[in-house]
Amino acid sequence: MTMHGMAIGDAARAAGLTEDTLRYYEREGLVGPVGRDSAGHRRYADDDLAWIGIVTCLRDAGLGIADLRRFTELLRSAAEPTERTAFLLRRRDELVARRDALDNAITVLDEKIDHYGG
Amino acid sequence: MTMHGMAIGDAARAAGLTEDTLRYYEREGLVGPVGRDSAGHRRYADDDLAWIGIVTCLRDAGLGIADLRRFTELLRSAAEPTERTAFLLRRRDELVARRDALDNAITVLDEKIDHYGG
DNA sequence: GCTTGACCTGGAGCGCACTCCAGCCTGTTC
DNA sequence: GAACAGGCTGGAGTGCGCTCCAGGTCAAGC
Repeated sequence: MTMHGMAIGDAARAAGLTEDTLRYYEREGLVGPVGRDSAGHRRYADDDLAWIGIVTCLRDAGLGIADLRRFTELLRSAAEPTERTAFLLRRRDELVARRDALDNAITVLDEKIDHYGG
Repeated sequence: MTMHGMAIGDAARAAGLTEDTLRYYEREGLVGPVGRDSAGHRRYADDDLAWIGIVTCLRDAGLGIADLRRFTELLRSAAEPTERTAFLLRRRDELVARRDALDNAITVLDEKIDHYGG
């Protein structure tokens, strides 16, 4: 009989993270709490995996653990819509600023590559 | 009589870094070695400040200290042009990848903002 | 000549985001 | 029923990029 959801090893492979990172994210409140089977082992549902995908995407963009915990709380609870939107817009602004910094840096590298006959 | 170059305090203010960070960058070979006055105090020339600007720009984009040390070595020495160009192109690719990750994340945030009636 | 302020060095400490590990439990396989 | 794979917890350790500090030098102002 097939059990519901994925074991942590499979979830980690699917998400491109380690098992330790997945447990760490759960401890920190970025994910879950994830359901358990009769042996106390985690079982990741499709929803969990989808959410882990979002968290990973934002993490890759440089959002910190504390921001992601807040993000998770705000989207899970029926929090003040105003507060939620304000938070999301602030994070968005940060990411846009970071993208601008990246564009600057790429330009600098291009100049150097150019100058040295890349 | 005016001394050549800026003292570390002024350089730090000009660069938007702390004095400790400037000394750290020098220890790590990202900057300088910076000239000294008769008292052994650092004096930052215009060239130093311009270089610090480049380093800061790349640092803000997320390049690590080891990469920046290598960058500094390669641009200072008359290194293999091939090696130098290859290095610069690899870093460039990394930054472009990071920008793509940022674009993804911004899209995710936009969806959430949208969904919650931002 | 004494205080003040800016700077020096070498080295310890810190926050973040993992990462690893000991010691334990459980379900399966032979 | 012994061995093994895979998972569990709590807590310690790691690497990075600073950041802070003790203890000292030096020049200028009073």
